[in-house]
Amino acid sequence: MSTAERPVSSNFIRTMISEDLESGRYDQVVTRFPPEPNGYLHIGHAKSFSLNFGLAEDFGGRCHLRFDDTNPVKEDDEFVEAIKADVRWLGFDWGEHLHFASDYFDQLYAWAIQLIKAGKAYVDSQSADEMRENRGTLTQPGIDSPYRNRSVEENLSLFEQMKNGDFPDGTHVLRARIDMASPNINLRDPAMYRILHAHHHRTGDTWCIYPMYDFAHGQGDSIEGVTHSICTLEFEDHRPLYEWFIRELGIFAPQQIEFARLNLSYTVMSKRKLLQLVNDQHVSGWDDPRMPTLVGMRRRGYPPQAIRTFCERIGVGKGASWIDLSVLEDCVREQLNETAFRRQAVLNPLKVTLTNYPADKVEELDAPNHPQQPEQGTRKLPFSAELYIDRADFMEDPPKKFFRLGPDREVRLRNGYIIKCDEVVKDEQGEVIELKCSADLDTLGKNPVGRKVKGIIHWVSAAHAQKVKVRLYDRLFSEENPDKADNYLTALNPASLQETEALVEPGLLEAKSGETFQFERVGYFTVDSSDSQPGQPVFNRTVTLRDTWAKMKS
RNA sequence: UGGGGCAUCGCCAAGCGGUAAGGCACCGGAUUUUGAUUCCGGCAUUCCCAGGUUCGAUCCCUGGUGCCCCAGCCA
Repeated sequence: MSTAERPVSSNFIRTMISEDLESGRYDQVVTRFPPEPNGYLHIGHAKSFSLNFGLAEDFGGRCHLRFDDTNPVKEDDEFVEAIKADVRWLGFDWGEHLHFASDYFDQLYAWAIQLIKAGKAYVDSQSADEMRENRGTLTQPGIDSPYRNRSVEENLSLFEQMKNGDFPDGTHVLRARIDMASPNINLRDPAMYRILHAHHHRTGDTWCIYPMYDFAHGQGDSIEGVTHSICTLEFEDHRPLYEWFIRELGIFAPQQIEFARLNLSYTVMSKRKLLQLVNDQHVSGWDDPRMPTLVGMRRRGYPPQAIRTFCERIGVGKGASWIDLSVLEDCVREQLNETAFRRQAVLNPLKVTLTNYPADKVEELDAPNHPQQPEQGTRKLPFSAELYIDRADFMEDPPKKFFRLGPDREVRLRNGYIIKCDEVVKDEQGEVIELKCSADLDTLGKNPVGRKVKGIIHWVSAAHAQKVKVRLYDRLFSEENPDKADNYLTALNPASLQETEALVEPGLLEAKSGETFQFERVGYFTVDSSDSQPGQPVFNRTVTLRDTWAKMKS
């Protein structure tokens, strides 16, 4: 897609970048997406990396993928690979620029020494508790550490001992020597390095001290020549620190820009909570189709283009925004409407017998794969005297605006004949179990003269229909903002997954994993990638169709 | 009565002193063998509030109000 055909709505980041280019502050645009490999990516991350890769593309620059792997106890290679796959799935390419903060550990260590020598960093030997107590509060300044004025030589040798593994975890920390009375808490001598005798997924046991985010992120950006370091709002308070390190080190200065993270209704986005949903088995895993993770959405059948459309549509700003889940679902429908082949499937079957159609006759009706795209061809639909329709398409005592089937009413069978309901058969409990209908055999592919039949319903031939497993997914939470509840788990939607069966047209048995179809008048369904067997597809409902009739009723 | 941010239609979001873009939602109407899709039309005399500057303010100034973030040896 070229910039010309994409309607690019302006935003404050674009404006800042343009100004930086015009002023000559930077002569190119380099951005980066910097996840920590400690979990799976979710839709919020997609907003971030769509922004970063999109900006780079629009300005003719590049976007790096950098893993901020500075905390070995939480990170794993499994996540590195999963994150790469997710970014690629959305169609973005970092080219040669796959980087890791851990690639810079040597450089970072050298820079730490440089700051010690300049009297800008010191080894503190207070406990974590003492440090917290002496940091002060939001309204009171902190107190200098008793170790704050150690000599450069002592700091140097202590720091080297830290690096050599002479101390256990938590005994010492390297701190930037800034200002314990700063109104910005991030500037009250922030930690630069901590002792962590932990195995790192890439550097192994080479290190037992690891840089903090604040001492690694900006420098990583600088090393890579990142011009615009785009992050979320909570890092706004870190920007002065980001700039302090860059300035003291005298290295290339990127511009940090913050934007508001995505909030989606009826879902939670925090990694901790998503992890708990998985661990406590409220969902089947990170890729459960109800999860807001990209792996979950992929399995749910959300097309990557829909997620990109969503990210563009919601825009980017600095005000905390809440996007309704329906916006995402509309992007999914929009995309799937274009690409999904149409099929017929009945979820709640009600038997229909055509009394004037030969009992042993079978017709092969032609049905388009996509009515708006005739070039997509047709498939054959077996038709016979015994059919199933959906129970919701029949009402014994229909209200005014109902134009489906009822006693003595006519309805069009999708891709087939017009039928009329002559008799309603009930069981002892009075429940409708069968409809006896007559077909107007002169209505295949044409409308009858003199009367209009407005209702159209879908169906399957009883003798030919195949039974498949179907999973109907709904929003994971029933509260708009689950975090508002005392415990977000109480907001879980008990009906978020409904497992059932459907009767589908025979061709659907050969559907391949990952393929998505529109079950006409029902919704979009995708073949589950994990639980389907050859010839035995399991269908996940990706999203329902818009239903103005349902809306009218309520 | 610490610091940093944000306030424009139901939800997002342009706008950068010259008289309120756009998208989604919504409401009409048309087409339709999916009550889907598509297509037309409608949808902020007003920009959190109150003052001020100006010929002119959503944009500048002053003072309020509301909301978000920060006290990890997490990122």
